[in-house]
Amino acid sequence: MTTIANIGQHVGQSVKLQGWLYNSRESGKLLFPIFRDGTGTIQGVAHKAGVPAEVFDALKGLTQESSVIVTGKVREDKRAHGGYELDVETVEVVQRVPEADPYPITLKEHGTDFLMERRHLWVRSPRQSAILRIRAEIMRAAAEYFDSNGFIRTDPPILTPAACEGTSTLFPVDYFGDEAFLTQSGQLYIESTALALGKVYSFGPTFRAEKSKTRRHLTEFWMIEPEVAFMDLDGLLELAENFLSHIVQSVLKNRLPELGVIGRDIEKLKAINAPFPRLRYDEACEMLNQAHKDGHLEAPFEYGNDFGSPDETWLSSQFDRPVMVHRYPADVKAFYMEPDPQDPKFAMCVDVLAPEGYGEIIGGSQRVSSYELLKSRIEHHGLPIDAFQWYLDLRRYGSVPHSGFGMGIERAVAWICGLEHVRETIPFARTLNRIYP
RNA sequence: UCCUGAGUAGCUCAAUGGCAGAGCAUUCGGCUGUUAACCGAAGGGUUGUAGGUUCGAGUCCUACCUCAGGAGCCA
Repeated sequence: MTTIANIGQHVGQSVKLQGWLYNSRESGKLLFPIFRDGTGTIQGVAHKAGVPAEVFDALKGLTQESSVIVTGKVREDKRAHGGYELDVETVEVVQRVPEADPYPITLKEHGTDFLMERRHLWVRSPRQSAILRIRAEIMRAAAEYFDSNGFIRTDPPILTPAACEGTSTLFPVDYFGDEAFLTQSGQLYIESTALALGKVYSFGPTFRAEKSKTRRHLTEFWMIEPEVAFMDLDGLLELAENFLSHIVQSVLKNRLPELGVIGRDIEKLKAINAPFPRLRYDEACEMLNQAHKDGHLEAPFEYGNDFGSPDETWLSSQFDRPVMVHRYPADVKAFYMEPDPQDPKFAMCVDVLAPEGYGEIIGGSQRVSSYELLKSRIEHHGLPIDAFQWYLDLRRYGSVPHSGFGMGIERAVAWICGLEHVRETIPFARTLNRIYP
């Protein structure tokens, strides 16, 4: 059995392919069935005079997405899209899609709702398949970066007893009569394993019941989070830029055909190499104020606030590679972030904003290492201190400076693929109004 | 939760308050190099739901439902 992806190694030979009928064009006694097998598509050719009658009859009028096993001779042909054609010799129809109930997704345009209701079929389309292949490469390269740099993968629980951050909305579940929640971040847990193993990362799904309905939000998304003992914010910035560079360059190296299928501008990705530009929060504020004066932003930016979505979009569109904005005001950031020793009004944190207006894909920080400070922060934020005793233990017993970040896989995929919406970056997106299929 | 927009054939969309339309898909016929093939024909409709205004509503008004985009929040 051969695959369409490596059909070029079989020019002049007869090969066997198993797959589906993607589309079919007919011109009298000449048939052009296009097959797909999950690795690509190839056009077949069948002359009525050149194939047995039963082969011609099986292909003539064959319905879209019928499953088939075909044999044929591979031929180079400049007229064909992939450069190769298959002169069909035999065909076995595994299952014929009935005319009375044709495959619903045609090659013409469809609306979002229609496609999302049929996501289980939509993933067959070349564009969606290409995106999922790139997603897989991003996940592989991300894990590879950490695995080959001394990190140990330690995945946190998905069922948790309490809010990790207390801010976002959580999905509650019944845990044998107790209330538990689906995790919204593994960070607190991997701080624990980082102090056990030194350099760790986690990789898994996270859940946020935010009623957000934008092109950047899913209620269930995948996050990869490194956490490193004895690492400060500067070390974290270096880690983030090297990590992202490795991922983008791996995609360019291993998924170039797929980037072509989805029409991604390759030049923009080639520019993604460390080091990345760095901006203090203050400097970013000045840029935003200037942008407002110049009429690029509607709302004036109020110093001291966190950036809004339009702010991030504008900032990130000013650079040809991800920009790392660091040292935000501590008041607008999470309780576990270490204050800047130079000026405790600022937090030792970083947001990495992807270029081309994609906004935040990474958020990270150096963590509070002082027991007393962390305890007062938890109390100040009105969080249940009992639920955080285990977390405070990390500061009781051999506390060290440590840092980590989280990257949302779907946002990274959306950026690297140049997509309009994150719903296409995951096989089955979970959004505010959709949990089917 | 709030703001904005859209619901008409299986799909994508038209239709000044006055006969419900096209392309694609499906069916039938034609075509020996098609590239979302093309050409001819046929079938296909409770215009999201419930009220209201009007001689007359897909179109105007009210409520609701569904979807989409955005804000806040976030990765």
